[in-house]
Amino acid sequence: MPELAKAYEPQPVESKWYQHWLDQKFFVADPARVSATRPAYSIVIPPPNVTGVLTMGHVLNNTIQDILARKARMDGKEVLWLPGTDHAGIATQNVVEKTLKKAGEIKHRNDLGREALVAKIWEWKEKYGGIILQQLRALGCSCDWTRTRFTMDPEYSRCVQKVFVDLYKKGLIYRGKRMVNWCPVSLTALSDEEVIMKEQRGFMYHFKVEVVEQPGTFLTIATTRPETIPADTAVAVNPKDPRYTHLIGKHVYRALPLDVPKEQRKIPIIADEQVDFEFGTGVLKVTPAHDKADFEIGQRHRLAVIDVLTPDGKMTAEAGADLAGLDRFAARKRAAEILEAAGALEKTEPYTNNVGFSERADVPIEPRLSEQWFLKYPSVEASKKCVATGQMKFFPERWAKVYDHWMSGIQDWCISRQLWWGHRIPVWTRPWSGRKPDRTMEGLLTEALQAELDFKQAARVSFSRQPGAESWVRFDDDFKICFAATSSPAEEDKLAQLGFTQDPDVLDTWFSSWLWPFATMGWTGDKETDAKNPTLKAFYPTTDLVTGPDIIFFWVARMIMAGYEYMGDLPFRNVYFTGIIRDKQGRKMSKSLGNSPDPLDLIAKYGADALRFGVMRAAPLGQDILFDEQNVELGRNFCNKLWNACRFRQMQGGEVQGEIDPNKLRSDDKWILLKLHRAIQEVTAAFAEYKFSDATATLYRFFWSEYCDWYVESCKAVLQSGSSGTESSPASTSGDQNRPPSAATDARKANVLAVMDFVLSHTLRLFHPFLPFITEELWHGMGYAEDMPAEQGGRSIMHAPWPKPFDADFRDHYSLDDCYLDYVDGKIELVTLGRNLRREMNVPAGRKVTFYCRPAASLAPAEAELFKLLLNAESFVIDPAWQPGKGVATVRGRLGELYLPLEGLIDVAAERARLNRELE
RNA sequence: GCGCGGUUAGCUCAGUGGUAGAGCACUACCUUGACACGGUAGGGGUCACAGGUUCGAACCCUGUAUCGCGCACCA
Repeated sequence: MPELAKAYEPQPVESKWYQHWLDQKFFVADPARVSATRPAYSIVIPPPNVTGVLTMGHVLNNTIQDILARKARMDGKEVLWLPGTDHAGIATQNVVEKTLKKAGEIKHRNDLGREALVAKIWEWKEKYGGIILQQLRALGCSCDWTRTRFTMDPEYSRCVQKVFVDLYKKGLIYRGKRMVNWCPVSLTALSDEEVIMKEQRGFMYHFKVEVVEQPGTFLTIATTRPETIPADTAVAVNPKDPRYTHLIGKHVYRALPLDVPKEQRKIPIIADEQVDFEFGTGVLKVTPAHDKADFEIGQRHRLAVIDVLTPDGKMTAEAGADLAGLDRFAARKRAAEILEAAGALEKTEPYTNNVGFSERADVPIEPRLSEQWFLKYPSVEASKKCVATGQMKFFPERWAKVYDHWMSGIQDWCISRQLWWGHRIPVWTRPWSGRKPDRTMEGLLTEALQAELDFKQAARVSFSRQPGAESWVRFDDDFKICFAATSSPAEEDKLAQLGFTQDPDVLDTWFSSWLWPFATMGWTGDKETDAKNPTLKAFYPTTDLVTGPDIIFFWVARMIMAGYEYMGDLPFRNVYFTGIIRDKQGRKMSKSLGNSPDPLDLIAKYGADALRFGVMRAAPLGQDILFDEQNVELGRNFCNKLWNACRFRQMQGGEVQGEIDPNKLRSDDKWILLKLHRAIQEVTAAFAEYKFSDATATLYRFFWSEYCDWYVESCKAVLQSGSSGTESSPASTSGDQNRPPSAATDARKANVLAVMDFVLSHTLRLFHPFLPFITEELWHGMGYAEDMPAEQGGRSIMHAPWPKPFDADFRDHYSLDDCYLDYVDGKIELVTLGRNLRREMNVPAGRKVTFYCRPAASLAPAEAELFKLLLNAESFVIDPAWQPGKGVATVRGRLGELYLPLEGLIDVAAERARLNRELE
């Protein structure tokens, strides 16, 4: 066994063991090994964005997953931790477009065109898309890399298409002209979840309009968006508002644009319950084209829709010559100026309101009427129920309420995106004659496919209701367009030949990630095939999901629904929501703020174990984490402590993992075994509740305060007593104890070493999920691996059994009675009191002194040696009859009174003066 | 507006009915044969506020303040 270095150096150790684990295929999950005695444990990684690099958030998230996976392996489970990446539609396309623009390769994506740009993104993905997974290896993550998936893998894309076609068939996916959230920068529709409300300081503009039927009568309207006035098609008041009831049904002249004749600007005054008469002036301008609520009012009153904004947020010609071409924000100012010049602007006051921003592009979104694909969510009830009833558990539990609330008010999901990078919508369209097709399958097919396909193939393409059908045909309301949805590449070709063209849009990136728990396991959608899939059979549903609460709607809720819809079962049993990592000032860590340390730098500086430990120690369940590099330093220091404690044991030599002789156990030995027992109980309980910071705190306390600070020190009294054993002056130790013969001393030492090995080998295992590298190194370095059966995974600590609390037989055998806890605590107290006494009396630390002790009945005389050592005393006399004379400092503990004669130790006069001063 | 979370030592946080805890920072001493990435001792808290329940409250209840987050069509 090579001797351990004085300080722990993580870098060579970490790379060595990670490679070893990979070589040994320790991370590879084998469904064939799953059995009644070897249950499955599975977890799918929240796939990071391919453009991503490792952030502190990833460190937190993936460390937790690794801890869970490693603990499960030690519990004897067959573990699958499935890794992969997400194509992340908008984000990735943005990044690559920007990169290309920066490099001067393009000015606009149209310069390349769709195919070429997508090819570029693929190139980029191949080159950089794996970086983040590589970085997870540095963190020690024990993912089954042989199963790495990407949301745009061919098989995965097939899953996405199949699900789309299936939902289309079920009538849950439909196309419609609706108000959507439009991003004027990314030029795409967004889902409601991709819109972030932000408080914005702006102005409330009050302007007046003249009532047509009553010249000279004006209505004042308050708005934050005067630039949309040209798109107003009505003015609305509350029918119960007495101020305005008499005007309902009359008209006003719209204030803008001025270059349109007044008569053409006549719009009705309508009554609508939705108008809040407490707000503003109680008069609402109705702009159906540019406001979601107004659109609904417009629908109710059959108002015209005038669109005055281009997709990129500029004013159209319809906004009038004054505004046309202006950006929407410039137009806002300009519109106010025009109103003012016309004498219509009554006042402008500062106003703060909430504005929806595009999550990615960080600009205000525009409500915009457009044709999009929508999904009516499937399996909503089952998904709600499984959380409400506790079948699926959320940690912390409070997120269940948030989930339930969202599920209760769930809105259809806009799933189409006007982007190029992603899964293209598998719907093909072709103009249709306008004639309603025959009800019969045959009639439809004949026309649809123009005899290019024979009947059998055609049957599959269209109305076929037999299982395995991969396509579905529909028509728009007036039969002008025929839609064919297909997930079959062969049929795509045929459709193309028949003059069908594919929908240009791609799917929301979450429309692929919501299938992650089963699509990554080789799901095909074919019941028979899937029933035979060993991976799905063994590992679905997964056990735990670890993710941030910020994607509870984006991802978690949707995965639950997809799980029920396509697997008939929940996708995971437990969901652990991490906190958000913030910096010291409490700000969210972000690239733009530059306040996020690079985890790889931290790993290089302190080691991956230190980073893991530091983060876990600072991350209580359910709270945000204020991260500070000091946490990692603490982790590093702890690793070093662990290292040196093992080194101390190693330096004592002797047989490794010897038998513990129950008859030779000292109180301190029993004490540390009891403390270990308690630590195992606490850590195991903490794991059951996912309280990892509690687990680390317990282990930290146990190892540092209990094992190192007391137990190891107590052992020195045995280990340093003379086996080389010649001189020594028993005279100084009191009582009946004679120095035992050398053979007995050696036996006592061996027993202490055996206890140390026992405790250390348990400790290393308890720490392994948190500190995988150093524990593996020490496991082998200390020789503990050699006690493992060879067939157990190459004797890695990864497969060492997770410690269990000691059973009653074990405790009986070693007489581990709780009274030893009290007894040793009494000794600790006495030592502390003694040291305190020295300090208070200003006895120099190096000065050898003599302590006298009048013991309580329970204090064993043999303890004198221990006290002597720990109090750095020349001698420690235990004497029940000792009477203190003058000049003796006294202190009382549970196990007796302690006396320190000061004669000759200190300057009595000076000390008396000091004490008098303190008394005053 | 509704909902959720926080408010405990200088800082970051544990602590769900029984004598206030940890890490860091601070003070003093110590380079003693595991470790200065260390050891020993120490200072430091009306547990946001106000009521209530209880023999007893940081903890349970009610309300207030304050910070943060989420949801919501208030122009």
